[in-house]
Amino acid sequence: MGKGETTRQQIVDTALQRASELGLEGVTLGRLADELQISKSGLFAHFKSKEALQLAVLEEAIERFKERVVRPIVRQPRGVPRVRELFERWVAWFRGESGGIENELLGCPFLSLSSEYDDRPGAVRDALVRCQKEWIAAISRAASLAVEEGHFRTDLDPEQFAFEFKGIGMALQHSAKLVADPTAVRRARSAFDRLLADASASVH
Amino acid sequence: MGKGETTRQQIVDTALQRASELGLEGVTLGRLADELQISKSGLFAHFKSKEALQLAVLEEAIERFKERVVRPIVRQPRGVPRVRELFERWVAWFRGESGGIENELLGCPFLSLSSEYDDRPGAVRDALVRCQKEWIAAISRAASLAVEEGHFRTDLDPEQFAFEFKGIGMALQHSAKLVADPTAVRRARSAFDRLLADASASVH
DNA sequence: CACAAATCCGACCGGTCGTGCTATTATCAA
DNA sequence: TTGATAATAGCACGACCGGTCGGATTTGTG
Repeated sequence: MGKGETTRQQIVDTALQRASELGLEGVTLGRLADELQISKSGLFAHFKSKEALQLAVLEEAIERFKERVVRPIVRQPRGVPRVRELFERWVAWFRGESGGIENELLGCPFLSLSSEYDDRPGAVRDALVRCQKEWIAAISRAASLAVEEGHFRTDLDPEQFAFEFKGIGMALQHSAKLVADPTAVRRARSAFDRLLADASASVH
Repeated sequence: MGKGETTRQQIVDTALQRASELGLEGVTLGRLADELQISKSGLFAHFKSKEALQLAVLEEAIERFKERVVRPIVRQPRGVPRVRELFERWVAWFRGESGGIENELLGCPFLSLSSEYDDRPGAVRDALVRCQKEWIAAISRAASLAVEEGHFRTDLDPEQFAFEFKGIGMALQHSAKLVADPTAVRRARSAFDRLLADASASVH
């Protein structure tokens, strides 16, 4: 029962790549099949519908995201180091799977999908909303721990922190991908440092 | 020569509405014609191609944006008041043309288009990039004036300010439209206040 | 090797896409 | 009112869309 699973994985892999560029709706069964050098019907046989494929792609992206940016941060001590790690891993995530030798960013698929589905109801949107909520919850949690550790001021609102954290990443994607600003990553780090400084407990 | 121009304007108007929800690529000539109750070919006769229609829609959006958020700010005194006005008008712009009685946001079409075209080369993308550069330049300029007025610290980087300014708006769109967070606007204002406070010249 | 199950293919369906071409209707100056 | 012209409709096209189906091929297994 290995072959089918392998092909299915290849389909999802390639679809995820293309979806990062063209959006999930923009990925077409025919073109996807061509690229994989299999027939359209052969491809389709692995999914009950296009929406099922889209969901599979999204789940794959979620899994990779958790594996590459969310889960590893627990190796860092709670508080500022862990928050820093979360941010750095997020920035690294923008470079794509292979790390990306160039300093050009591929961007975060979830941010693209967020625009694509913010007005398009359906199962894909629901799954996306769910994972985005989890993501900001993860940021909040890290910030919350930083408060507990005494690194952040006690009156800090972790969700507000998460809001601004998210904004920096979105601005990064915008500057890097659309405007092609080479200083985007530096600007993002700089903004993050300011966010950290402002959140930090004042040292008397 | 009035009739044709009127129809053309209606087409662009409606197309802009739909494009805010479905993206520019998602707007289809057939559906657009149906909604306007004219024939597809009758609609098409007003534009040489679909791309020309897309460009016309984009130009229309740009014109409205300049009229509703960029140009009016000069009525405010230079410095912090003008920067504030720019932000508030931007937030108001998120509510759509008519002001939007509800506290739900319609979102900024340019942010949607930015994701849609950040990987799709062509004339539309070029025009979009141009206007987005102008937008961040406008923010930078306002910040720059605030430095000159002595409201902002002299070592402030106006482009860095614009970067973070932009990030707040993007986070706002994300929170409001996708996650449907009712506190999004409050969070955005709060983030903006923090940005302002940090940029302000220290009062001794 | 044999055979059943898993996998994949080619042909095809009804629709819709953007886009031309031609004919018809509406508009407006003379 | 007429006639030139602008505006719109009708229709057809090739391409591609998501999706179906029956049969061919490959695969793992005994």
